[in-house]
Amino acid sequence: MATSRGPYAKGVAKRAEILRAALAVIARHGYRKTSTRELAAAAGLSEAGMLHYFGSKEKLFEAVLRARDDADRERFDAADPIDGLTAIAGHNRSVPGLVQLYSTFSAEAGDPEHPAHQFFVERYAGLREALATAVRARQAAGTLDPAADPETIATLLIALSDGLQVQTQYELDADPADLFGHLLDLLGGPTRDS
Amino acid sequence: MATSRGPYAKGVAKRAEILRAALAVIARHGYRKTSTRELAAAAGLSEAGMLHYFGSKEKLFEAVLRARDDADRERFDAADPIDGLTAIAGHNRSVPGLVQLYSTFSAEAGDPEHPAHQFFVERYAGLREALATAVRARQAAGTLDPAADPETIATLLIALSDGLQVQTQYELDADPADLFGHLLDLLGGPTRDS
DNA sequence: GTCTATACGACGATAGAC
DNA sequence: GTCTATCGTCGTATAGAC
Repeated sequence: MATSRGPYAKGVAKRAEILRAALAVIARHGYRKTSTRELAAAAGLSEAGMLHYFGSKEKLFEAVLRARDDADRERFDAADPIDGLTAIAGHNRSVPGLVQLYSTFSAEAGDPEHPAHQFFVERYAGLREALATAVRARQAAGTLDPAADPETIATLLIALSDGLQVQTQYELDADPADLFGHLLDLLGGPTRDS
Repeated sequence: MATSRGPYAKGVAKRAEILRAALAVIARHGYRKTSTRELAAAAGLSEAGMLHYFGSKEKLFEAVLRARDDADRERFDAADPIDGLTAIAGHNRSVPGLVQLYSTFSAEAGDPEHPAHQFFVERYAGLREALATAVRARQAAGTLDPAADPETIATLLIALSDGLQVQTQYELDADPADLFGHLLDLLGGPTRDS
């Protein structure tokens, strides 16, 4: 029942502590060379002790990404999800390890057998819906070309966000947030002739 | 000297044969669960025998991606690289395993220490240049908004391509090639008012 | 140069004691 | 709830046969 003093309070706190330690390690080592041994050591537990809380390495990483989504939502809960996406794109430059975890994990979980596959299916569906709604709002406000299909633009914005997170790792000098701005201008923003 | 009958002819042929076998395995198993043991068995060699040709698992995967790029260039050497990118996006639906290899590998090679990092640095730089040139050509022909910055559009098209390859794995019903078309229309294609 | 056999350390995960 | 011990698999280095 109670979450702060009930029988599971310790477990919940420990989970959060493991996640925090995992985040620090991932931020430093990225995703590629981060092992369960290392994560366990950082959290002050044995491997088996840590896996008791998360079941597997993959579930732990999924939890890390859920925590990141929650934090981003809290930090950038702009009225307009499109602005939120742009703000997150800017913020991501300061957490390269997390970005690499996200890019790699979302790519490899494309396999339907992957334990985190369903997580991404739902995440993408939710994002597409929220962004499509935001597109419709901009069209109603006259700041986005009414000829554009909202679902298409939503899919496109997500692809742009994901793709930039990969490309940023390879000597890209452009600022991702600027790229979003440029695209939105071209899609019929306030600067459009009329 | 000679490549077809010289002293290294056998080695060259063997390399190609290993690559072909690797492609088949990857197409079936994707990237995640493909081990060097499996790849060696598929090619009819011991692991050490295979590594004699490619040095490491990562170099082998890099070679597979180089081979894919070459094949794509040959199949879709459109006069306009933008059309080529669109055509490849459509073709990719038929090779999901390769797409997953590309997405995962390009994400994890973001680490500057990764053996394939430089490969992707050069690949992205070359792609950006070719696409920026194509954008300028379209602008000169009047089929693309002259207000768009060519380098920005190039970066954006690559991000879109990469992002769609990830998103396609998650119950996306839209056709990637259509998305390219839609975006290009919005960017000031023939349908633009004037 | 081409290839096999063997071996090693690190990995993710499990079983079962406490 | 947490540990120790152990497992099977992974990528790869080495030695040496052909």
